[in-house]
Amino acid sequence: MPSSNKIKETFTTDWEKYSHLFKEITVPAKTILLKEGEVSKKAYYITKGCARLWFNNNGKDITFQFFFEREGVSSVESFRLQEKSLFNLETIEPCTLLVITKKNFEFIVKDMPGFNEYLQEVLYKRMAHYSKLFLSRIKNTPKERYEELLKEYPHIIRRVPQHYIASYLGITPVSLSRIRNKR
Amino acid sequence: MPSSNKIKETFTTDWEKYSHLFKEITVPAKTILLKEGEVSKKAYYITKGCARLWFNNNGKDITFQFFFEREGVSSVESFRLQEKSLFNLETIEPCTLLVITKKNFEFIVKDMPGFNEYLQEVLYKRMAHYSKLFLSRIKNTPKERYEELLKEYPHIIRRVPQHYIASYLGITPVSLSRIRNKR
DNA sequence: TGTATTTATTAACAATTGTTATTGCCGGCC
DNA sequence: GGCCGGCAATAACAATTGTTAATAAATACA
Repeated sequence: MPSSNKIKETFTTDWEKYSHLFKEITVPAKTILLKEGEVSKKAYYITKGCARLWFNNNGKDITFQFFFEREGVSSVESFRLQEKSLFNLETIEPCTLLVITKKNFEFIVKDMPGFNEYLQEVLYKRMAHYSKLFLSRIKNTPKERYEELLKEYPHIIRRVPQHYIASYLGITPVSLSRIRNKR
Repeated sequence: MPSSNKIKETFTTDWEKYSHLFKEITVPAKTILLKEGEVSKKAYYITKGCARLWFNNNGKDITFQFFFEREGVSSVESFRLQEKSLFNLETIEPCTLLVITKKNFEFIVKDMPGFNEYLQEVLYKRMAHYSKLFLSRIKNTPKERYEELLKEYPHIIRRVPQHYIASYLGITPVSLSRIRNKR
C-alpha cells in the first residue's frame, strides 16, 4: 500500500514480507465493494482500474472522491473505527485489487514500524481533501469547479465517465455537458 | 469563559480567580474585532450582544458562524496557532465583551487544570459544526437549509438581521426574502 | 419626536441549473 | 458482424437564484 512520497521510503522495502496477507481479486465495473450502512471489513489497494466513493442523497448520488492505480482505498472511518459506513465504495472500471482483512491489517499496523504514522498522514490528507472540496463548493460556481478540476486533475476528467464528474461537482450531467460546450 | 455543560462544572468555580486577567469593553455594532489576514492577539467572551465570523469571497461576504451571550469567540485557529486569520470577527449588535490577551490566556492554559482539555473540546465542536454546515450546503437546497435553521436554531433567526442569515445560507437577501414569503 | 440609516420586500429581467425526453455514438459481448 | 446497453449531446421547458432598482418599514439616535 505504498504512496505518500515522504514516508514511502521508510517502509517500502519491508513491504514484501506482508504480501501473503493480501489476496488479489478482479471484479467487473460497477461492483459495490462496500455498501452505505455496512461496516467495512476489508481494505483494498488498486492494481488496475479505478473506483469512487459516494453516498446517496434522496436518490441522487454524490461522489466524494475518485481512486486510481497505486492507491489504497476504503471507507477509512468505517474501516478504522468499525462503524457503519456513510459511503458506498464502487468500481468504475473493471479492477484488479489487492484485498486485506481488518484482522491482517491490524497485524501490519502493530508489526510494521512507522505504518501507524503513515495512516495518520493518510487520514490527515483525507480531511484536507474534504475541506478543500467543501470550500470549493461554497466559494465557486459549478463552472469554476469544473475548470479547476480540468486544470488540477486532468487525468480524472480523461478517465472517469462524465456523469460521475457531474455528481462530483454537484450538478446534473446535462448541466455539465452545457458547461463543457458553452451554450 | 464557561460553556460546554459536561466540562463546565470541573472548573467553573475556579474561574473567579482569573477575572482580573479580563478587561471589559463595550463596542458599537459592526465593530471589526479581528480582520481577515491579521494574527489574532485577543480572545473575547460575550457578556451582552452578538457577533459573527465571516470571510470575503470576491466581494461577497460569507458568514460561517454566529455567537451570542455566554460564548467565547475568536478566530480559534489564528488565536491558538498565531497564524493569519482566514476570517473577520465582527459584532452584529452593540456588545459588552470580556477581552483577554494571548499572553494572559496562555497563563490560564498552564495554570488551570482541565482547561486545555476544555479547549480541545471547543475545537472539536467547531470542527463538527463546520462539517455539518458544509454537508448541509451539499445536500440541501437553500430553502431546506433555511427551514432547518428555523427549526433547530430559531433564536438566530429571531435575532440576527436577515441579510446575515442569507450570507450564512449562501444566498442573496433577495432570494431569502422570496423563500420566506413563498413566491 | 423627527430624521437618518439600516433592513426587508417587491418587481422585472437575466442567468443558471434542473427536468424530461430524444437522438446518436461507441464499445463490449454474444 | 450485429445487437444491446451505457454514455454524451441537445432541445424545450420549468424552477430557482442572481441582479438591479425602487420603495416601504423598522430602527437608531440626536
